[in-house]
Amino acid sequence: ENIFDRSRMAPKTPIKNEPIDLSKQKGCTPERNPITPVKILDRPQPDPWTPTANLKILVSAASPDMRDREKKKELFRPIENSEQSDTPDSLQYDIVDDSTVDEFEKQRPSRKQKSLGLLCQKFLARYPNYPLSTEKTTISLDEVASILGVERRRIYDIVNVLESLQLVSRVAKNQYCWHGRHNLSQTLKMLQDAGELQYGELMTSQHKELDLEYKFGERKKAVIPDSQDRPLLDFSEPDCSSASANSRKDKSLRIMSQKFVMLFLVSKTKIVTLDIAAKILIEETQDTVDHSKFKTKVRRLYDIANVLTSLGLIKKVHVTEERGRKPAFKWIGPVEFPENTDELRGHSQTSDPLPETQKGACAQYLTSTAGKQRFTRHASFNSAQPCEATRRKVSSEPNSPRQERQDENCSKMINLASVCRQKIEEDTGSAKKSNITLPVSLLPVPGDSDFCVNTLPQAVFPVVQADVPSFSLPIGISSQASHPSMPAASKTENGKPTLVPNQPFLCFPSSSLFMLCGGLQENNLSEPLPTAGDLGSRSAEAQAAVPPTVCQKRSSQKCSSPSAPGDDEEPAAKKQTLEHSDLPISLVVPKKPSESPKAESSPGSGCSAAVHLETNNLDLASPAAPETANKESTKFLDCQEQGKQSQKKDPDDPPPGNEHISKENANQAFQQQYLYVQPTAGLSSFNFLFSANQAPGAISLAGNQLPSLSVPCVMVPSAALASFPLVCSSSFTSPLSPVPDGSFSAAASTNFSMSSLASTTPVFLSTTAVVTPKVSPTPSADPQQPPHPALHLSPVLTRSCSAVKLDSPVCMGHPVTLVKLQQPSSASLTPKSIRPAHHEAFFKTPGSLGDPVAWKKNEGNQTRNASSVQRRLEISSNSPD
DNA sequence: CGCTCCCGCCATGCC
DNA sequence: GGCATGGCGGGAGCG
Repeated sequence: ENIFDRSRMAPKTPIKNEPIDLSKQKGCTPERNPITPVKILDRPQPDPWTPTANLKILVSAASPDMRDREKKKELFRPIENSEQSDTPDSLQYDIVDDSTVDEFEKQRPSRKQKSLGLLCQKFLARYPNYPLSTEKTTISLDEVASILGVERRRIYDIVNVLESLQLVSRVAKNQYCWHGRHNLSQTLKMLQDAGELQYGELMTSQHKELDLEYKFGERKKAVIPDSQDRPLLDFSEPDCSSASANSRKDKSLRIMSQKFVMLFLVSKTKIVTLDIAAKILIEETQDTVDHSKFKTKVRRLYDIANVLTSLGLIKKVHVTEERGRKPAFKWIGPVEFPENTDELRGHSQTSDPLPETQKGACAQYLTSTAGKQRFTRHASFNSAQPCEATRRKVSSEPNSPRQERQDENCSKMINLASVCRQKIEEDTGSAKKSNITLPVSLLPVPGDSDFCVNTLPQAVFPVVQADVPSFSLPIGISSQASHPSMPAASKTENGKPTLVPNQPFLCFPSSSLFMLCGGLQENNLSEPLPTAGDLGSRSAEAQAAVPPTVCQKRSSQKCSSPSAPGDDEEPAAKKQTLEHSDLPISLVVPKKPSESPKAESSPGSGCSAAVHLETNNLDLASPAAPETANKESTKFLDCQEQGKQSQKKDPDDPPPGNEHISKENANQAFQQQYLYVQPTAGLSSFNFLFSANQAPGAISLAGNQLPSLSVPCVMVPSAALASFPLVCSSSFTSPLSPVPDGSFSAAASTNFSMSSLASTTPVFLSTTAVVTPKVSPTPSADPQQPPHPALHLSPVLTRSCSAVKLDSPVCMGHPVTLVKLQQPSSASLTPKSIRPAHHEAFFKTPGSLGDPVAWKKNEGNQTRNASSVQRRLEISSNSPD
């Protein structure tokens, strides 16, 4: 093994020149390698197995004296190796001479040779920029440190920066997973978006980077108090851990790195001076910048800059200002991030084979993300991330595994989310905006919009596009996930186009998902405020729009359940609610009823529509419903738009509840077609479709009675969703619903708990694939449920929104009917079973359910359905079948 | 002399 | 107490 590694490394490393010393060394000992005989590592190394094992052994053997020398030498070794290419290590070591060594020592490498930048290059040389998706490369800190001959501390510096760009992710204690640059563009995109949010305004207006930056600083202070700390991108996981530990500002280096990169991306000139960057960064963090802090910050920036330079993303330059010449860095990396979604799409849409895993991963990520968002992601996380978690555990994560994991997850999630979104968006075209609360905001991709949706004007978050595929996958998912390679292909295949276009319904893929997640978590948390605030604050501040979204969420929640915890907290949301109202309500009719079926069926399309009811909306909706119906078609778009907006907003809010909104029961109204409701804010992504016909009556849920009802159904975009696992209703547990917990939990993977939100809602679904199959099925899902479908709801509804919660089972692919929850038995689908279903994605309620097919037919709504509510989920695309 | 930034102390958290 | 992380800043190398 060792050999293997080395060979890998060595050859590749371009490494630069040898250290000066080397020359001398060589001189001295020409043939031999300079290598000193043994180098002793300070740290005892444990594993013989590891690649470095040999070294370690040797080292141990070595005398103490040697150590020192060796240490020095160590640096060289790598180089040598590379140069030599493969000299057998062992030999070299054996040979060593002291004398040689000494000389070496004397010559000791100059400081430059020990620079972090150089070290980083060596580090990077060891790993492929674009690793095969399948192969997962794990990085052992100890191993790398010993190989590169540096202290572990230095490796942390490198890894933390790389992690901020998602080139690597922490898997466990001392272990990182190398992802390569597959996701780099996505990550950058996300950062850019996030940066725009944060700094953008300023930037835009201005341009001068510097100046801007300064301004930013100021601005930010004002605006974003909270956010400051948070990493822009969550992936890092900023706080995920949050609760537990925010204490250490953790990962400030990571956060700083992200922010630093953001500054470049936002800057027109692409040049950022260190002092400005330092000021900005400090300001965010603190108001007063004291000199010492400034100096420290600058030091850190140098560290980061060195790594970024090694990555080829920036280069050092000097800017001459009035004050004089100042050190600065110029961004030389990619500026546009076209790729975006490809990969994502592919994956998600694909529905394919991979999908599961990927989806799972995505979902997880998403979930986590959502959770993460500031809060804790706990449950979701845990459940969600089985894979990763497992792995990690295995590896034994070191510290706060959870947190870290979470973080990681988060980041991954984020990535995924973004990816998903992108995909979705692309697919859909409309994309939604944002949903995600992620710290980073994702922007919708402008490009496609098949559908209609426009993006928000502001677009608060840009989505990142990119290829995300890799992201998470790698990590969380096991390998497969990675199909990164596929991206393109898949994309195309799956392509957004497919999805969206055909579908009758709208899908909101990603965004919705995201939102959901967020919301859920929040709910769970029940402390929306804070969280929201944080994230939101940033975003919110940045974006005025945001609020609305929040509102929506909240509103829905509120409506639905007063009790819902979340509600309170978010006053703003409430306010916003108003805004929501607009959106929420609108239902759109699916344009294509007929199509819809197809869509659903069609795998590719994946996303189909989802229907959403939102409680809040309900209120509105109910009345509105009719209107909506009419409008529907029009609305479609509108809704979407709204959704987008809302989504945007969401960002601020974290996650909370938006999704819930969906709960709204718009249903009533819609008869015939499905209505599409857009969720306002948070949900944005989710859409619910209801059959118009059915709804009303059948579903009692619907509106009338319950405004709050939440309908459980949600659609998720297929592809996009795929990734996500699911959503759960918050309440599963909850009281109300009888829901079997299991269902959700099963889903676990994703689970969120939305409970709070519960309000209603929710539910969701995700694509099948995404979901984990494993998960347990949602109970209700089934199609056939008993006839009650609606029933439950109603009652529930009545109770209260919150009560309602329906727990929805989540379904992964399938549409699940929430309703069923109550009846666990019936419904639950197993995941697997579901899958197939997914395609269709519809949920029907009891009545309807019968076949999916029927559904399709029904689109029109069938009578049967009428009674029951139908829900459809979309599923993803893919399908398997 | 000032820019860089290496080095490693030491705090924080989790066992 | 030990270990993994990683914040932090002294102070040295270099141009």
